[in-house]
Amino acid sequence: MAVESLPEPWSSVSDRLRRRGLRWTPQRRTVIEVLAGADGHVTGAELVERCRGRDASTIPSTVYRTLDVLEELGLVRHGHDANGREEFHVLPAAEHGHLHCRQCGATWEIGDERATAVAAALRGADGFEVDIGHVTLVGRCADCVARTVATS
Amino acid sequence: MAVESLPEPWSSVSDRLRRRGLRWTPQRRTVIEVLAGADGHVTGAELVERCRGRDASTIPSTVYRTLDVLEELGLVRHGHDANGREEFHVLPAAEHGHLHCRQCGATWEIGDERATAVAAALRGADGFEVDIGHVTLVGRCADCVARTVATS
DNA sequence: CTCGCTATTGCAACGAGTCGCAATAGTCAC
DNA sequence: GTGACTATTGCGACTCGTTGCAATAGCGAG
Ligand SMILES: [Mn+2]
Ligand SMILES: [Mn+2]
Ligand SMILES: [Zn+2]
Ligand SMILES: [Zn+2]
Repeated sequence: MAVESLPEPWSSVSDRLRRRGLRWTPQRRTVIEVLAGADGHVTGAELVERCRGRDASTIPSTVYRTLDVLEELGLVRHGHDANGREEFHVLPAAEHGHLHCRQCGATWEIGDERATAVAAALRGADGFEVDIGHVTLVGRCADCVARTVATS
Repeated sequence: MAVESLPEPWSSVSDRLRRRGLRWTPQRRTVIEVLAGADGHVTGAELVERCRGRDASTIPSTVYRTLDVLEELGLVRHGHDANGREEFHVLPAAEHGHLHCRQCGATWEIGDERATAVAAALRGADGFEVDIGHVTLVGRCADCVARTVATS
């Protein structure tokens, strides 16, 4: 699929790059095509793998560097999973965080009201504006907590 | 410094290990001595480096595996810094989280009431019990937020 | 179309961990 | 003390990224 025929904001990436004095290269085109076909979250390694599917000569460092510039353009945002590994949120997606239960291993998205409440709690006294989507919060889900209490 | 002369809980580690059918080895002794001399946070790499200072033949995988068993004993807890890299909290230290400002690069500890408020916000509807100390929350500090508003 | 500037690439080395496996060495029972 | 059982170690390979550097190749100007 040609980049020009992709939906916004992907189709205008080449122009946005050139306007900044940056360049439109075949390698970046590959990354864009892969991102346009991804939805929600993708890990860095997955992205590299998918790029290699389209172009076997894909080099990891080039992909990661491209992701860096796309993040500056606001087209993706990176975060970290429960183990600290990178994952990319493909935009425009609603801002959201993740919770992970270390006992049962489940990971799920945090609801919007919940995210707002957390942000408010952190803003509290010192005015810190948290980027709730950057990390995966770890803990135990209600079911696992209940199960443990019952057992002990 | 001999392990036996270290303060609790370090001096009893050998016994606690043996009671579980685990073993007391020179390599583990080295890690314990280093941990007893550390306070607050240490990254995994730092720990390996310090162990190498006492015993040049220290192997990284052995140190990391030792940290795993010490975490099971509750003597250390690992978390992740703003870049997802591991850091270890040496116990017994008060439970606490970290905030990091991506604009000015500062990192600081989160106050106790603040941590409680965040935990409450997350517990909210679905009963998730967050381990606030596991990750470093990223965002912008009040100063940087104010500075940006003024500029724009 | 050609040229020159410099952003970007490929590559190779490195950093932070993790994992499987064969050899080693604690521990406990006698 | 000796021996056996098996937890642990060392090692090498591998994953996920990051970085410096020299060669390549976009892009805008003429
Ligand atoms: Mn973790
Ligand atoms: Mn990050
Ligand atoms: Zn759970
Ligand atoms: Zn700041």
